[in-house]
Amino acid sequence: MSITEVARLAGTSVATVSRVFNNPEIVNPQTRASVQRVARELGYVPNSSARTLRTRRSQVLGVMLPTLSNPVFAECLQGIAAEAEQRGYAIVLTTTEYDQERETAAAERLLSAGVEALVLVVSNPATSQTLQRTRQVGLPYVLAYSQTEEHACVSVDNRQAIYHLVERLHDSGHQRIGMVTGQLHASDRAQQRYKGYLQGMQARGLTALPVWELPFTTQALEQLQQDLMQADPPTALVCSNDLIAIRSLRAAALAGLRVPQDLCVVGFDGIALGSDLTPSLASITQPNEAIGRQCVALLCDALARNALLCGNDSVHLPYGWRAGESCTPLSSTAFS
Amino acid sequence: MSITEVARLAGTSVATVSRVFNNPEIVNPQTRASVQRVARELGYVPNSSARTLRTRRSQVLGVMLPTLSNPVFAECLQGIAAEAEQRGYAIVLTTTEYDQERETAAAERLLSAGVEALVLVVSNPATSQTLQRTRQVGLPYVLAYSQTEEHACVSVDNRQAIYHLVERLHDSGHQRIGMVTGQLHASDRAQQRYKGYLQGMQARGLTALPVWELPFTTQALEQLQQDLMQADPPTALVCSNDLIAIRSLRAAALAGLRVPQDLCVVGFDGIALGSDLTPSLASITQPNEAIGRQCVALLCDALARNALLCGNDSVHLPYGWRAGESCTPLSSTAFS
DNA sequence: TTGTACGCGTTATCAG
DNA sequence: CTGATAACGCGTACAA
Repeated sequence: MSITEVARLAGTSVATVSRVFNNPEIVNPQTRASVQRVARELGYVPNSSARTLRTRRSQVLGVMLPTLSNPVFAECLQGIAAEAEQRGYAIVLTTTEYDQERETAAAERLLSAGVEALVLVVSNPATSQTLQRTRQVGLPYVLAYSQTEEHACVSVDNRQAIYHLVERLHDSGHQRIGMVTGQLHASDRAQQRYKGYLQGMQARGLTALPVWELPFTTQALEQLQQDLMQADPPTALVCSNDLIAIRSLRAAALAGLRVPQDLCVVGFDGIALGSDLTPSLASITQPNEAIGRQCVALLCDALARNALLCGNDSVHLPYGWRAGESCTPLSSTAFS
Repeated sequence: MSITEVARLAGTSVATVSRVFNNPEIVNPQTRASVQRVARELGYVPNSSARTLRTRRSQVLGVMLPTLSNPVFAECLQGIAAEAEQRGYAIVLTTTEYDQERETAAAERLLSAGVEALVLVVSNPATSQTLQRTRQVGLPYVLAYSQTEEHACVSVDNRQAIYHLVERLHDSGHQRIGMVTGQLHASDRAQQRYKGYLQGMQARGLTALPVWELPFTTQALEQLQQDLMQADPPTALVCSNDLIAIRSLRAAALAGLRVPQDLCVVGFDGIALGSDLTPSLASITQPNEAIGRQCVALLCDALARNALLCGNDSVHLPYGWRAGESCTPLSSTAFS
C-alpha cells in the first residue's frame, strides 16, 4: 500500500496523492476528496523512511535519560513528549542506568536511529564522550539538568538553591545541618548541590557535617539510622533529591526521631508524589516538565534555523520551594 | 557523508562499504580495515531511512502508555527498553494521559513514525479504536496489563489477585474490608480488580462496602478521610494501585487512624518506591519489568515469523505479595 | 490544476 | 572477493 497504489486506485498520479498529504489546498477539492477516500479505505500511511530520505528530516528527537526509576526524569520526559508532540516530532528513548558504557552505546543507537537532535541527561558532561561524538556527527543537542559553560544546558541553579536553603534553615534556628546524597560521582548536579551546602554552611560559620552517601543498599540506610541515634544528631537534613529524602525519612523513623520536631528533612526536585506522602515532603522544586519542554523548544528552534546549540544558548529556570510537613515552616527569606 | 563518500575516499565501491557494515566477514580484511578507518574518520553513520526503505525493516517499536506519572508504567517501560535494546530495536514513545482523543492521535503518530510493531497500554480494549486501526494497518501489537480474549495481552490475573487478597484478609480476621480505586472507567484493570473484590467479599459472606473512587483531587481524599472517621470504619483497605494506596495512607493519617493497628492498607503493582515509605507499603506485586520485556519478546518473535499476534498469544505472569508495614502479616494461605 | 521523471542513500542481485 | 546497477517510496522541479 504505497503512494503508487493509492494513485492507481484514485485514478491519478503519485504527485497528486503526495500533494493531498502535504499541500491539500493546492489540489482540486474533488480529486482531493477522492484521494482521501481511497487512502482511508486502504489505511494508507505515508512511508516515513521514504519521506525522510527525500526531505532529509526525520522529525524524530532522541532522548537519553539515566533511568525512569526516578520520577524526576519521568516528569521531565512527560514535558519532552508533550512539547515534541506539539511540534510534530516523535521521540525515541534510551536509558543509561548511570553506566558509561551503556551511555556510549545508547548514544550510538540514537544516532543510527536517525534522530535530528538530542536531549541528553548525562552523569557528568566533563567526562561524557557522548557529547564529543554528538558534536562530531554535527547534531544539535542540549543537556537537561546539567550546568556548564561548554554546552547548551537547561537547568536550575543547583548550587545556589541549596546555598539558599541552608541560609533559610539557619535563619530558622538550625545549626546542625547535614547533607545526604546519592552517589556523588554519579551526578554533577549532586556535586553542585553539595557545593552549595558547603558554601552555605561556611558562609554562616557553621560546621559542615560529613556527607552521607546513600547508594541504593539497605546498608547505607542503616548507617544513616545509626548516626541519627548518636548524641546531638543533626536537626535538619538537606537531601540531594526527593528519592533520597524519602529514604532519609525512613531512617529517621527507624531511629525513632519525630519529623519535623526532632529532624527536618528537605528534598530536591519536587516530584509530584512528595505531596501525597505522610509527612508530605518539603522540597526545593525544579520545573521538571518545563525543563523537558524547554529542551525540545531549543532543539526545534535550532533545527529550524539549521544551527547548532552552544553554551550561550543555555537556559536557567527558577527553582522553587514546596512547603511540606517534613520541615517546620522556614523563616520568610524569599525563596527562588 | 553518505556511503558514496566513504566509498570514494576508501577507493572502493558503495557495495563494498555496505558489506563492511552488514557482512564484514565476506570482505577482504585489508579493504575492510581501510573502509572502517575512513568511516570512523568521517563519523559516518549509515542512513537509517535509506536502509529501512530498502530492507523494509525500521527496527523501531512503538510504545503507547497512559502516563509516566505512575511508576508502574515507568517500570514497565524500563523493561520494554531493556528488551528492545537487547534485540536491536529502538523504541518511540507516546503517552495518552488516559484521554481517548490523545490516544487516537498518539497511535497515528506512532504509525507514521514507521514502527514495526506496538506495545499498547490502553484504558479499555473494548472501546479503544486504536486496536482496530492497528489491525487495519496490519502491524503486530500487544496489550500490556489488559486481559481480554480478543487481543494478545501480557498481564497478571487482576481479578484473582484481589479475590485472593480478600480471602487472606478475611482469614486474618478482617470483616469490614473496603476498596479504593482511581477512576473506575479509566481502566479495565481497575474494573477487574474491583470485580475480584466483590466476588471475594461475596464468597466469604461479607458485605461489600461502597467503593471509594479517588480521582486526583484533594476533595476526594477528604471524603475518604471523613468516612474513615465515622463509626465502625473499615479495618482494611484494598487499593487498586499503589499510588492510590499512598493517598489512602494519607487519608488514614489525617483521620487519626494508626496503620496497621486500626487500618490495614494494601496496594497493587508493587512499585519499587513502596518499600522505602514509612510505613512501607504492603502490595500485590506485578512483575512490571517482566511484563514490558515479555511484550517486546512476543512482538519481536512475531516479527521474525512475519506473523501477527492474537488472543491465543497472551501471556499470564504470576502476581506476588510484598509484605509491608501498612498491613499486619496475613495468614499463611499461599499467595500467587 | 495535474503529470512525468529524477534523486535521496541503501541493500541485494548479478556479473565478473 | 568486488563492482555496477536496479529497486525501495516519496517529494518536487518542470512541463503541460
